[in-house]
Amino acid sequence: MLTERQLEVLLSVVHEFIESGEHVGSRTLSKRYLTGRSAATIRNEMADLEEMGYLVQPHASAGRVPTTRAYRLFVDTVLQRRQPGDRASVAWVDNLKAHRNGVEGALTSASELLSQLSSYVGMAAVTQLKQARLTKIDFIRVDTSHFLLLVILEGGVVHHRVVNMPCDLSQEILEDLARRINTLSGHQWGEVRAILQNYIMQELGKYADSCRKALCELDAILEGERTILFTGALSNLLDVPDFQDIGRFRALFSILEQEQELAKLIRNYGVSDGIEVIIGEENNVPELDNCSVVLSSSSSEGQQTILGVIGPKRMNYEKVISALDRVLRDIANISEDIRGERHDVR
Amino acid sequence: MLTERQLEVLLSVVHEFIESGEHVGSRTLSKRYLTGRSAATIRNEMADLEEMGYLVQPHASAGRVPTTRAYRLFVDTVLQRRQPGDRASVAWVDNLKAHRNGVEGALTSASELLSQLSSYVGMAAVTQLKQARLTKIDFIRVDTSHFLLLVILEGGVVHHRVVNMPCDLSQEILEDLARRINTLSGHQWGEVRAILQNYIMQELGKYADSCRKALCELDAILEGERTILFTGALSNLLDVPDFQDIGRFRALFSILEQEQELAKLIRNYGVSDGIEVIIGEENNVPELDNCSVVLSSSSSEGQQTILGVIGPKRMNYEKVISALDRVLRDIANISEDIRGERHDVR
DNA sequence: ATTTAGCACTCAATATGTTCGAGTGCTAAT
DNA sequence: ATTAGCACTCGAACATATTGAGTGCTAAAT
Repeated sequence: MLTERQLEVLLSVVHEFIESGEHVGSRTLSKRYLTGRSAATIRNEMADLEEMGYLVQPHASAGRVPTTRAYRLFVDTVLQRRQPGDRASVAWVDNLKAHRNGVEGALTSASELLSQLSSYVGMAAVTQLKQARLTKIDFIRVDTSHFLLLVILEGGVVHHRVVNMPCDLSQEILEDLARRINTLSGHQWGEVRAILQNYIMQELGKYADSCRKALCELDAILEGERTILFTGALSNLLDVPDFQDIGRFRALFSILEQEQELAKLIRNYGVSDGIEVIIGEENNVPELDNCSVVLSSSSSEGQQTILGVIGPKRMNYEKVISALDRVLRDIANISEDIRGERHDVR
Repeated sequence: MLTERQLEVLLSVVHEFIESGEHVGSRTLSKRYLTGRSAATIRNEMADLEEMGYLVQPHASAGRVPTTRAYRLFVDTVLQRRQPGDRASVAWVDNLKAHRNGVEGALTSASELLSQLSSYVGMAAVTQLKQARLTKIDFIRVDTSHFLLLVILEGGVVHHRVVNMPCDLSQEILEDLARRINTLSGHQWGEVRAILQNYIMQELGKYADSCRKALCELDAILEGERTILFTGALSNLLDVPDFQDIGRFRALFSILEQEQELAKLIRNYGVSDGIEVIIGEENNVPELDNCSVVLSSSSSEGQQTILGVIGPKRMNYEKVISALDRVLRDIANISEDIRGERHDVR
């Protein structure tokens, strides 16, 4: 559909626009990209590309600016050209569990590293799926009417919550309960729950009500599609020219501040295995029209994990993609790091 | 030192400037505040106030703007006029422990409420002092060479960290260790630590090294003046006219993003009992010259807790102070709420 | 001895006009 | 098919009024 040369012109426009942020004119292209052809020739090509919906003019006597469609083509080209060797192993999520600071620690540093390498905003999320395996549950009395509910999942993810306990269960009963549950360590929450419910019905007659309440809280922790998000270095955004305009900055910021919105966005896309790029309006969140999101996800039994970068639509896609590749590779190598670490006593 | 009328003029300037953000001229004051006096009279007073360092002119033919000194006077006046009944009970920190979501939950909602009421940024912090009392410690194996260190302090504050464990301690030893420590529940960390060290030396000969390492991690968690900070609703700042200028916003934002800086600032001031206001340069952090901080702190045995609001120097001090008063009062009433809650089964 | 009206003066903010140059589309020559 | 040339467009940048809110000072009024 596009001739060889049209493609070349188009990619050049995108490239130049990403670098300079200014609309690109035919002369610039003729001098810097397609040195063989004159400005007039390129002008004709650009007019055609505009007709096809790849370019637009901000005003009549201005150069061209790429549309989302153009970015799409550009990004797909970049993704195709990517070294196959760069492709990280598919299920990197399992490796995370081996990280010295647990899944949470690993994701925090991953998001920080992503921010640093990309100079935009790195993010990392874990979605706790229903099949998460239990490591340990504990109930700890805080005062006469409250206790702390503590759940540790495989991989070292810790959830805790204080719950109100209307009736007085003795500490012994709590301990007994915890002990029973913990014999089921390593099983999925679904199984544990069933057994637990049985036990409550049969043996805890008069405490059944309060136990059921606690069970609900547990469900809330585990069944809820609870997504933990880490976003790093928001201040990076203040250096991005596109966000010097306070209005645009606010739009992005308001989304980043309410995790739920972000989580919703991410959840829709975290399906495929490689690297996925969502450009501008493609994300269906009006506030993020000027933004692009680069994502990579992986899932294993209990959890789905997502790493990504969010930045302006006019972002340096090559840089971001290679940053993500790099982090994925690092994660793939974690198990080796750990082996090395044993010799390194601090 | 100031005549009655000078004071009136000065407070009017501050009031008007806080409202409008524009430099205030004599005519405005004559019409809106001191209707009895003419503009010329007020002009003379203002000239005097400028000489005394309470007002400045941004440029020769402009109205006056209050200096930090003027704000100080204004704020002190507001604080004095405050209803004595508004003054919350001094040691509200103890009440926090009774909150249904534990200290952390309480502080999160407090900071959110503060943000909402003040329309600036609310914050809440706990400083873990060395005398914190222990509720429970646990060690949980994550994989062959790592375990999760879990510390629960009085009041339901939970700390956890994954540590690398070079040698293989059996789960039994870990459990035994935890059991021993937990008999000391309710004691201060200092005491626990001493006993623990003794035990390690005497009974755990061959594992001493790895245990000592774990002990260090525990120290890091507990001894470090670890301050947990919660800041709410940063996006509020984007509505504040003073921060429409991206430079000013960035200055504040960079501080808020690195908790340590903020913690340092807070720590210096969290001594007195009532409400304290730090205006502009008084905070000694150059980035925050355009900002003011309103703080209230309370401490009890193990922890010091601080609530506050940070916003522009030109903030609505009355509003912020009453917001803080309101939240303090709410906290004072928590124990009653809890009593009420028992009837409310969800 | 205050207070106030009046006047000349200052200066940021706003509006208005001018120039400049990068960029386009079109046409005619290559 | 390509390109040089030309007229035209329009934003950005700069220069130049215009406006108005505000001051300080002085002299008259209270």
